[in-house]
Amino acid sequence: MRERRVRFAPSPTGPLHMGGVRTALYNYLYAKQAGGKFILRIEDTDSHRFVPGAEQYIIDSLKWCGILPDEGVDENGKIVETASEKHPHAPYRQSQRKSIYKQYADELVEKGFAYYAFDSSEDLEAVRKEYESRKEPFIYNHISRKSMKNSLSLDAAETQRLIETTDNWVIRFKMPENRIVKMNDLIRGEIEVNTDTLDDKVLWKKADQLPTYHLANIVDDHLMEITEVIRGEEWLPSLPLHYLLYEAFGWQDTMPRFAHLSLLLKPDGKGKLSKRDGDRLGFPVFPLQWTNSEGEISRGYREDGYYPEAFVNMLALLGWNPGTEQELFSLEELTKSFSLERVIKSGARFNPEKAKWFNQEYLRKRSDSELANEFKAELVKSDLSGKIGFASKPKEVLLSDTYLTEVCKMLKDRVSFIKEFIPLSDYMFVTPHEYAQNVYKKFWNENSCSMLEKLIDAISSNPCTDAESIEKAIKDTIAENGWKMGVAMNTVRLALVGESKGPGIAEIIHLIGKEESIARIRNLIDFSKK
RNA sequence: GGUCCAUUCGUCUAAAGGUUAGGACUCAAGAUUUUCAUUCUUGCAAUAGGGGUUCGAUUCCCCUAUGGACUACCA
Repeated sequence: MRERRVRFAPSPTGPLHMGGVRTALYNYLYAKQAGGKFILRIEDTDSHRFVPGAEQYIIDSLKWCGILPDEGVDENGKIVETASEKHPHAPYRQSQRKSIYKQYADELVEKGFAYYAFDSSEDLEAVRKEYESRKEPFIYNHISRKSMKNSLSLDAAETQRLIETTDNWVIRFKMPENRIVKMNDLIRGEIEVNTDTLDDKVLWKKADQLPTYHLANIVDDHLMEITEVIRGEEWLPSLPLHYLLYEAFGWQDTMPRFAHLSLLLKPDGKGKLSKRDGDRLGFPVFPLQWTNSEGEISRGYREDGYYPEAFVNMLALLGWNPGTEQELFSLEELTKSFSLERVIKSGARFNPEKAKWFNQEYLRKRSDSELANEFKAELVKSDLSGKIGFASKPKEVLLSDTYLTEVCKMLKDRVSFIKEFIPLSDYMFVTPHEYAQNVYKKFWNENSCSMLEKLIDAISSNPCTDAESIEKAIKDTIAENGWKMGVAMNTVRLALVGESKGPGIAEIIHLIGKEESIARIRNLIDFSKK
């Protein structure tokens, strides 16, 4: 039994999409479950599409999610370039493996599985146009290759001359004629394709001395001893080619098993989830915030306030489920429960609402003091920061662990994200000076002033050491005077909060303190007299 | 156009031939409450259509429809 080795092999052409993170996650879970290795390999054979920063973005994103590669990335978060015991297959960046691919392409030519093609891109374009005008699809295959410019249609001397004197040629795979390729996919089962529908894919390009994806991918998977290839559904159509390449090299015995994951779909409408959907519907499609070369910012789950555990949990359940009703999983639990057999075949439509729900669940799992710490970090960088503090409690007191923990304890059931604490708790840090008009109109009447005066008396004669006794004092006063509970309470609430929201009145008074509470009630009385 | 893949409540999904087709998110109603929330209870809501196979199909097969991917000297 070989050691289980899987890889995540993204192309550094931009920020890693959440669908890509899911692919990486499934690879990771699959490897870890069997105590195998999860490898990161950068597939940058297309220099034209290279985007600076994208590689680091991929590494940082995986790190944030806790999906750490065993191989390919060093402890400093850099792609490994030289071989060592831990990273025996370095370099892990295909552009730096350039020199190893040519011999494999040559080998295929020698064995008759590939050939040289000299058609210029203009030639190819012209042929495609011609076919298109006849409404026929152009496939570079056993039929059309005879009329194209290649080592199969040209004589040996001319072929040799062109190889030596030109440098725009390529090596193409010689797709066999009329053969049924039988394949197996770990998620989808048996798949059959006739080779007549496939074309002679380019494997290697003289112009930039680099292989294309197909060759580099197969060679590297072989060299890196990959046992399972878990990748996106977009690769399913090239699976026959990949099978045939393993066969041509004679590597069938160690050919990895394949699993193709379905795509993540738009929350609404048709098609796969794209960056634009996030902008349009207001949710992130990337794990981390990304700024492109034009300075456009794409939001990230991290910056939007998601916990990585929630993000990972949500992603894991988008296309996989354990067969039980459990929905909340830590990364360790996922590692134990995950199985490719239970991965869903059909595309999963992404639901931003459910993503929020996951975050809420994780937020509630945190202790009040953990939340307090996270809340403090948000609070000090918010607009509120400069205004925090009131007469009886200066800023230091309000930002103390004790005070913030109390605030979080009172409010944690009302939020899905830490940043939501701020608009919900502003009155706990700043004295309100504006009052919601509709609330004022609804509850204020000619008796309000005297009512509030009596309540001030009740509060000031109470020690205010616990919320229960404050509550009792207020309710007793209300009962003694025969006021309506709702009116009295809401009027006090208006004074303390400025609007109609928040936890119990007594809890608020206990938190902000007797002095501040009385001051706020006086403020409202003064306000009514203006 | 061609090839391949897919199709259960609005969404994520369970039921690997026999269930009143289950759960979660969303939404709605009710209860609790001084407010806003929370919480609890209840409700709405699905096997794409048509043929087979079978005593019996959500489940197996075929056709159609729909959706998706691919069809580059991109990955």
